[in-house]
Amino acid sequence: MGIAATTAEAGGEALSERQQAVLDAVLALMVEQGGDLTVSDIARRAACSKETLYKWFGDRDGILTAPVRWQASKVRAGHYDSQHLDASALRQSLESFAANWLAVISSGTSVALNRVAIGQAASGTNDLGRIVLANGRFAIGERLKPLLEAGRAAGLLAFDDTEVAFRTFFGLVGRDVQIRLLLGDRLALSETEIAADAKRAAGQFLALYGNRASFEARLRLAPQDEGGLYRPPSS
Amino acid sequence: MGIAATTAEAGGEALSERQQAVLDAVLALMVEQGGDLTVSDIARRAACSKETLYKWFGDRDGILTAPVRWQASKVRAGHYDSQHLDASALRQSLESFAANWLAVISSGTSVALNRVAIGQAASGTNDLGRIVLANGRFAIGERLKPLLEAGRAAGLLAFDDTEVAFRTFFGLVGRDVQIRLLLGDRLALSETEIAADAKRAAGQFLALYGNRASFEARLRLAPQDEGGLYRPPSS
DNA sequence: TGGGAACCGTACCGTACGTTACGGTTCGGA
DNA sequence: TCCGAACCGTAACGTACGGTACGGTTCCCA
Repeated sequence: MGIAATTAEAGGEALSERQQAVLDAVLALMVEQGGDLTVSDIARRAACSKETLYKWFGDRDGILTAPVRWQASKVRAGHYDSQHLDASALRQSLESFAANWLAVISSGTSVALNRVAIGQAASGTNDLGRIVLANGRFAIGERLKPLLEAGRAAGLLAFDDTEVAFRTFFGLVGRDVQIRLLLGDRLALSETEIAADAKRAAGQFLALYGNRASFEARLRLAPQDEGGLYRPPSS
Repeated sequence: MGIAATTAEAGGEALSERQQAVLDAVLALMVEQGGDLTVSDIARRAACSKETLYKWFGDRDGILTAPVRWQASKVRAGHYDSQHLDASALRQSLESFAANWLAVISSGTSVALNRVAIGQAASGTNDLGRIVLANGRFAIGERLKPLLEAGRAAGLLAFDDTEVAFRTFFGLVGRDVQIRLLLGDRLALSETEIAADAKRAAGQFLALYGNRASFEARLRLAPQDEGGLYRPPSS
């Protein structure tokens, strides 16, 4: 930090092709080796000189934080359209959100980036923590809330506080996944597991916030494949 | 790690009074200054010599991990008795679990300890990650599951997989609290906020896993103070 | 009162690593 | 063809910090 960088990441303008390749190398190194990177390691891996690294990113902190900022800038995804929203489309969108989010937080790059940000948050001066939060937790919140409110407007959901509803959804989706991965627990989420988890989370969310009519319909159906819904004791 | 420590933390025997005081100092330093501690810092703060620190804990890694192990060893709490379990007692126990867990993860020491463990998990050799997980996430799981199963045995809860049910509870309680704190978000949870969150989480969990009779009773009541339950549109 | 163990505070050593400097190469434009 | 900018690889510098050594003080016990 400190001294302003010369070229990149200062105003947040576009990075050159080469610079992006370097950041990719840094990221790959973070993923496979952890946070204790030496600048020489990075230079060797990226096949560029240390002088260039310092010229581009200022100092070691800049070199390590650049990939975080860069990845964060790529998170932006398309908003979901809230037209023609019926119960099925709502459920589908919720599942899609959940699956997407699970895929993100369980990816190696996300884990590595969050570790770097947490390490930096520990060392007094924050920045990365705010950036990661803004582009993770809060970004998905701002993207999901319109869907929730559209669902409410369509009479499919019922809640007072959108923030509370979103945080519940967040908890139902993420559960213990992120903290376990951050702490080094092996936890390989396959494509199908993510899909199943997303389905369960969406179902539980709808059970909590769906309107009574649709919920009672689901009660009568008593589906077997979604956790958390009551079914009559089989005994 | 590496070379076995001489006195403390080797077999996990009791630490002397003085040693505990030193670990308290390390912990306090972690909380207020973050993870980038020098051994000299610690020695100055703990008012002891570096020589003693190395003698007791082996090397820098031992010095930093000792307080984590020590705190972890203190987490053990009494099991909840599952006798005389009715709906009210179950709800009370769930709320108690939730409030306790929220208080733990939002405490400064927990945040600092988790940051240290995450930083160490990033640097190849794990250990702390496993310890923190074993004494946090998994310990509470093992303590809560008997309660859940007792509730099921009493006909108050319905679920197939205890693990799935627990993870749902975990998600409903923690939501985004831990990751936000780890990333440096200011998020002061007051006593009353924790109590309210615990109540909401327990209510949502019971709405998902409670049996139909009690759930329908709560539907008719349409309580105002618990998030996530449907109430008829006031319009 | 003497002796030894434990420990504090400080000084010291060696090294790893952040940062800078420099010679050599590539490449695009006049 | 020449020039300069950008960059690579390597070497050099300075320092911070992990780890050790040592003299001085306290305290326990014979």
